[in-house]
Amino acid sequence: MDKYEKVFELAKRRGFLWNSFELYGGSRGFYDYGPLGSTLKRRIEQVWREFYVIQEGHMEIECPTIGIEDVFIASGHVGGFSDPLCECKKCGEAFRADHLVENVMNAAGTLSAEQLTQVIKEKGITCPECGGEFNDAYEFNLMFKTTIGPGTGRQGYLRPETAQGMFVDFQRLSRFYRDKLPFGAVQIGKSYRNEIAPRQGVIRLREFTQAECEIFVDPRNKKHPNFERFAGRELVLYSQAAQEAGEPVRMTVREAVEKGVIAHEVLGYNIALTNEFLTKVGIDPARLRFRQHLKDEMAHYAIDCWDAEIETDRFGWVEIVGIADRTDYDLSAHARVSKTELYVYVEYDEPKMVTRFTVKPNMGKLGPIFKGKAKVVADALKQLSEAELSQAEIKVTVDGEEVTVSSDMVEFAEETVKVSGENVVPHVIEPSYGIDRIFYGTMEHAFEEENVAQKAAESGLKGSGEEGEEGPAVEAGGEAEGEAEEETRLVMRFSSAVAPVQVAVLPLLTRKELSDPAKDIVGKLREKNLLAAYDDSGTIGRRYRRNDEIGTPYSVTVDYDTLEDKTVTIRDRDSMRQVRAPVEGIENLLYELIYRGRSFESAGKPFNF
RNA sequence: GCGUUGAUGGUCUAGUGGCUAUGACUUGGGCCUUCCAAGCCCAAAACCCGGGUUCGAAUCCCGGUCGGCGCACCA
Repeated sequence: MDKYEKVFELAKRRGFLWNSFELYGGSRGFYDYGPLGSTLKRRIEQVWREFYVIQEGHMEIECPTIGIEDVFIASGHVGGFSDPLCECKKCGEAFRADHLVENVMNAAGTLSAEQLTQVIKEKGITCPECGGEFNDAYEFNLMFKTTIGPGTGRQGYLRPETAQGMFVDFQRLSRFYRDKLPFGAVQIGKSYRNEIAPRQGVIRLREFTQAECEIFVDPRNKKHPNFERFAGRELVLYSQAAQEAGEPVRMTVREAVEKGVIAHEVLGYNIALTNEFLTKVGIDPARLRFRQHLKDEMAHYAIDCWDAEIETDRFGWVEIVGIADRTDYDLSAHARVSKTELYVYVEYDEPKMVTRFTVKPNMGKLGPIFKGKAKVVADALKQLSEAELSQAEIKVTVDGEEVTVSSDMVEFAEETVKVSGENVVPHVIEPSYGIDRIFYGTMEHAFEEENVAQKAAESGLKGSGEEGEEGPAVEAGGEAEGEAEEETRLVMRFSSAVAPVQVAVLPLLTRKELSDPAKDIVGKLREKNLLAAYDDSGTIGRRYRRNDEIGTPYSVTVDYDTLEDKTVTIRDRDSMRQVRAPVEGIENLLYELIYRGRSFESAGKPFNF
């Protein structure tokens, strides 16, 4: 069993992830998040909101998951989000039709399926596997189609990314931010891609969750006002150069930007922010790197693009976040298709005096003479140079025919005007997170199997049989010798920022005198908004293991001493150490342990170490 | 989408053309005055779906679905 299998077995058994529609045999590429899974996922998303919405100030919006066709024509998904496929008649193997044709001609990628079919026929291209003939090529679009409204309705698509919502709402957003760059907006939600062959569990889904942020910046100023916050932070960068060398490099953000490894400060800042976020939700920094897209891999309009990648046991390095400078590509595309200019007016620090040549056709005179054509004549006049306009008889060509305009019908002059700003199409910096992959990453990186006896010795637990210890060691080692060595425990070392259960409250025995005070404690924790679970089933040791498996960071145990002196024990998941602390104020103590980074040892008197 | 391989309680697994289908762990109820899996009593729980062969199919055959792997795909 490899780690993926172990993680998935646990995820299934403990209510993190289930195959969707299992009752009916299931369907590929869809997963349900069970009770603990959806809690963990939601908490990851909540941390993301803390980063992007609260700290960075990029407000969240929510757009429909169904989009109308125009949106995806503009985004390029209708035309480009598909692959031409072609199957062998003999062996059934499917190939990318454009790849087959690449060897015999240039620019194969621009051909339609029909053209590709023709080329394949003409050139007699056969199956590389078996030499068989090919069927006609066809486009496989990765978007789910649907119809909006009854009857033939209107063509709609399930969105393949959340980003378009922020672009389409650009004007509204700009107004909301009082037309001042930079500003950003985020969206967390479902996206859909009709993958040909979803695989690898939750790594490639047909319905998945994205958290995307679009930051609109002035193209002329990609410095970040808060750059110093992360400038000294060291990142593992697998740059283009590093990839050629085959070895990632460690570099501070400042150094990377100064050396031009990362294109500019805004990008550098956002890569560092991603690093911060991923670490916070429990991605192991030793299994995290930032890989720069290679030149041929990057979209043609992008200036620079970096993927956060995590190392997984079965799949190797997996992309979980993409951070790109997409320039003005998206806004310009939507401007073109919607025929609406999308820009922000940026005022200069100082108004500029600009000298320019202006042409003012006199419409009062042009109108009566040229009637309906007056407008095009005027427009043509505006294109002329000073020399051309200086003639007594000005000649312009309109609709292929030459017309003559007398000089009194147009005025022109070189004039100096005050310009206080200009229209700018912002560039977009886009951090795009695949939440499901991050979810799996936190599970795999949190997953650990450890030898209990060894761990107990390390933590100095009483009776753990550690060498050099006196009396008790002998006593405890006696009964379980040898076999106890084999005992392993499964621990999910979730960061307490995301653990789906934060505190377990356990009466030592299932007896009313213990369970009543335990239930009171659960109530107090819940009032403090902590996710607390009550569990009285099975022996205490079994319950500790159960909570280790679901990654509960702290367990509170009520015993008979509680009834005497009003104290309980708090157990730390990772070290298995326990301290004794008063019931009074226990909710505040746990809150500090979980959210304020209070050290466990300071929480009470050592109990078992 | 092609090929290959698999599918038995919640999980992992044994198994054979034949009566009420293993086992372990888990789970639930109870016992237990004391802190790290396997204590005691009791209980619940499974042959992926459809068709065929057969007196009889969980077992053999075909198809489907789902999972693993390889190829292809992954804006």
